[in-house]
Amino acid sequence: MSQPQFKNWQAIQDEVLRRIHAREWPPGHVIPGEVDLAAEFGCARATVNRALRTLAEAGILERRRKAGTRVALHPVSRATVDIPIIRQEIEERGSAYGYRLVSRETALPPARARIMLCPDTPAPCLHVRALHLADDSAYTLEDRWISLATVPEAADQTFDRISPNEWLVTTAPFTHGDIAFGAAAATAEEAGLFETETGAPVFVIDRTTWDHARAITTVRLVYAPG
Amino acid sequence: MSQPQFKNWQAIQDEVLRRIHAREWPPGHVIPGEVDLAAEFGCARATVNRALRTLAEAGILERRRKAGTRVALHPVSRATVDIPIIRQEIEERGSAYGYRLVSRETALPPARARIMLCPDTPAPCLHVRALHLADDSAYTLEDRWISLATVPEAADQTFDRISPNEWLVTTAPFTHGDIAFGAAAATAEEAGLFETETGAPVFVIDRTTWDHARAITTVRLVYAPG
DNA sequence: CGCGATATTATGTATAGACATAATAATCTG
DNA sequence: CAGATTATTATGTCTATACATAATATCGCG
Repeated sequence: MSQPQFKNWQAIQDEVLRRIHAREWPPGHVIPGEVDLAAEFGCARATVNRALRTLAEAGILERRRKAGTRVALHPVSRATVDIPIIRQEIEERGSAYGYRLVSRETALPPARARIMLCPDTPAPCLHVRALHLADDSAYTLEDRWISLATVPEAADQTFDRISPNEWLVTTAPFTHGDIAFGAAAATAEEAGLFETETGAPVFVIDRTTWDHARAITTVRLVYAPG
Repeated sequence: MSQPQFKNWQAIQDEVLRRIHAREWPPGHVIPGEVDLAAEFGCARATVNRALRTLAEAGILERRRKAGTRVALHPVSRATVDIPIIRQEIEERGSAYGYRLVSRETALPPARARIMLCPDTPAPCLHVRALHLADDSAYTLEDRWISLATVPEAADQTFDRISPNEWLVTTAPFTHGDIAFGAAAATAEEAGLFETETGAPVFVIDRTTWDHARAITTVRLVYAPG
């Protein structure tokens, strides 16, 4: 039973995946411990650990100390999405990047932004709206609220040349974020910017980022059709 | 120079992140090698390796053999999105799940699906359209093309009780996938199903999955507004 | 000088052994 | 028997060493 000598952790991962797909280890099944698998595969426990840990990070396995490792009940596929800064996103499409500040003001955020940025007590935040252009036509409208409590330096930025998107990634690094996608109908103003009709479907990204427990910014990106 | 004795790999990761954020190591900068850092931090090289490897997987660092490790030029934020099966997605919202098959036929796929499934020679594929219901109201329309060359068992499935989404995840595991989000205007048929108006903005997910080099399926999920 | 062979080097990974940690199982106690 | 305490156990991690691998740098030769 312990022949083919799996040598590297990827080979072990493949073998584990094979057993899961072959229903030798059905969903919810508790698989043998690392020491047993190491003995069976003829390798060190650290190698098995690496294979199983990677599978757990991918959502295929669920691991708990003492309880052991089991095949995940609900096969969620975990996709990683790269979110570049918008300028880079446009340039990688082979288009010329342009930028235009639409508005900039300090104000109390509306309910939706306030819940994200300052859930306890309302605090003035910086509200910036800016347009990102690809080949001189509107690509994305960035509608952003920045917490001045977390990023007071933002108050000194005019954002007339550099977008808040780009300024923040190089100034206020975040530890974790939250993202949601959706569709919406273009407002009259958005329709004007995007040269389409009011009510046209636009793709929307809502994103909020934190530095540890302190909210940095919440942004809504409205993409032109296409 | 080697004081506080960083003991675990997360502490080392935090210290590396601190230096990056403090601009001690600006973007593009080649940071010291693992052996040097291990000596400075007073730990084993494997511990430094774990810290740096994890940061590289997160897109913060770029590593190449012999060339060394450098801080990534373009700070892309890499978000992981969990994609559960639709039934689970609805049940986790606290709604009752329902399912209805709309249509099922074998046909030559249209251009967009053909490019994904059989780019070389046109081959008949299974075309299934099904509706996922949350509390008896339409939630998602699943419009799927399945490659019969890769998954011939699909031809025997009626899909009148179980959705292709659910059948495939338990039958045809995939090695990698491709996903894109967008917005579209509801067609007349979709508007009827979703009880909205034609042209209303709907959220759309296009997803294709492969088993190694063989395409399994390509699907368009159209979500009801909300 | 150009180009191919070789040496160097930083990361990638494997190993055996050890201790840490968390969560369950077993035991003790009132 | 319920609740608190202790023992057990599987995973999590660190260490030190060794070898593998890939990519660059260097050298030698025509």
